Amino acid sequence: MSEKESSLNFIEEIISNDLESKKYESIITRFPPEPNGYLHLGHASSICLNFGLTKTFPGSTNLRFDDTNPTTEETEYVESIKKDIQWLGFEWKNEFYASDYFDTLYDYAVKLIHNNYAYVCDLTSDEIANQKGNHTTPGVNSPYRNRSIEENLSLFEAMKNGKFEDGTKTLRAKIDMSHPNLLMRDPIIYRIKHAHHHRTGNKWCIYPMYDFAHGQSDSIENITHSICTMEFIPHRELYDWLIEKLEIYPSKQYEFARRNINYTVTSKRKLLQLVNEKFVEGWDDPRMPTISGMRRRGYTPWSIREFCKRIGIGKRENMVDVGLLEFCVREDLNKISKRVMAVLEPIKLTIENYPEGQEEFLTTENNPENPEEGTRNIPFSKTLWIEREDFAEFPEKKWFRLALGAMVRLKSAYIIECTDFKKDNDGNVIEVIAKYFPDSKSGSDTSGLKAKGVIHWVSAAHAKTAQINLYDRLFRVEDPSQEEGDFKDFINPNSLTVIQNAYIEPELAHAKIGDYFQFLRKGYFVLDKNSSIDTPIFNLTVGLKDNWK
RNA sequence: UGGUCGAUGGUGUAAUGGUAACACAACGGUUUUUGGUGCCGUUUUUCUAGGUUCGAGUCCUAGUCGACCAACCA
Repeated sequence: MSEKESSLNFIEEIISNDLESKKYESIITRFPPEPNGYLHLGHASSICLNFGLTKTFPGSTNLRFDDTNPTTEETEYVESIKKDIQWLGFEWKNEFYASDYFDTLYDYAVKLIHNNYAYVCDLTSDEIANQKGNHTTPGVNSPYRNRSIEENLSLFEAMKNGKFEDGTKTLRAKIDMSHPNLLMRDPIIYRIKHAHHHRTGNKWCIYPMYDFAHGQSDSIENITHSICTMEFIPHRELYDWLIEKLEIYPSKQYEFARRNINYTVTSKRKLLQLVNEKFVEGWDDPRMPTISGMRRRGYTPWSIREFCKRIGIGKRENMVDVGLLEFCVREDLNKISKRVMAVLEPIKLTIENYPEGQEEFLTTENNPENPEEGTRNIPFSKTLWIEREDFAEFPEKKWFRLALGAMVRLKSAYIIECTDFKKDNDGNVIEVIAKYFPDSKSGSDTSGLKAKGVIHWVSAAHAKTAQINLYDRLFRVEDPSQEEGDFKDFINPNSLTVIQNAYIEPELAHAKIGDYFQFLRKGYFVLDKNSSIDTPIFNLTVGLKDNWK
């Protein structure tokens, strides 16, 4: 409720005014994806906006698939879109399809023809383009523009009945070929496509264009506020014109700026290329900015909603820092993730004064941010794995970790002091030797010793192995589509680093998909769907902030 | 080189003619058995030029810069 104090974005402002002035008693919005790709971060903004609006204000939101182009649309996409919206935490009032309205839309077209607002045109695609004119010169009328209403009616019906080949005829709105808005120069509203549609099958061989489907679908559903991105601004004039001539419910279109996020691309066309050309594993590759990719990467629904909330809604060009997204997911994961220990790049640590063959179980907290999550016991023994980078042969100043003669605490265990280390013939450190202080045990420390650093570890005899996928940004430049040449030339070659033999504490053998973990001092990780019983695979969601390096 | 929409710290968003603010980032301090988290603090803002007004980020005019618009895509 304190949310109400925060200021409204410009769309909420409009709605708030519409409600106050009693223009509407409640509102209806819609999220209108085309099922020709997976949902991405850009869609998340639109989803949060459209569904969020009807949480803030009285009303409801429909899910409507804009499926008017049978050649690019598939049910696989429909299913993924529904799953992603639900996973994000939203519920639609009705599930609709533009294709549900094909009969109505056909009748609308007939009505337009009846009233002399549309005609069948025999011009080819090229000819129409040539006669359209451009920004500075007006277009010229099609020679078919003055066909009689009767002829148009029978021709349009013949189009519907499959009497013509693809591309040989179109239905065009009769507006004004010298209109300053190019979209108003007799736009095509129906085209012939002998193609199988994912829902209507082979019933139709003519399909309405976007401009003759979207606004009409809005109207049919009594959408009060039809929200889209700014590239549709020029369409609004046509949107209003068609609704007026058709004399149907006057839905209104409002536009906001699409969000751009640095070091990635959010364009279905480009994402499809990455998938088809195998630059990534698929639509749900954890490097993809798709909802499914982010889910697999370990992002939480809350973090994505929070991100959308924080970047807000605007009308200007923008480039949002991906760092904010990472902040949002850390904020959530810090609260909910279970702390565990895993050693990614191991080096052996031998505790010389710990009895050979002895083991003990030490208590450690599951989540210091939430004591209610309790504790668990972890095995400890003479030989441990620790992180290679936690030992320095030549420590820099302010080095808190292990080095010859230095003391550190093994997390939830004992304080140790490094007494020696071994190298192989190539000069690589292969083992660290330390002594431990038995009275420094975590929770009952009477040693009086102080260790500046704390490091994580796993007991060698008890550890399991795992594969770790370390992810980095997909592109090496902030705005790949702004660069000269192919955006794919700017893919980060190190966007994925695979570690085959990491050591994880035994607890992690029970990890399930959907569990969120913090690998202590490293980052947040989730189990990947390609894991097997023998080799669990963990994906890095995002690293912990690191003030050291 | 026509039309449309925009321009507030490094980034995103507020301020609805009346003290330019919030968040992220950056930097410093503090706490800490995660160099994490938390807490405290610091740096950095109204595109330009005119005008209206007691008062302009906000209104007006002109300019500059940016985005979008000539698919039988959505």
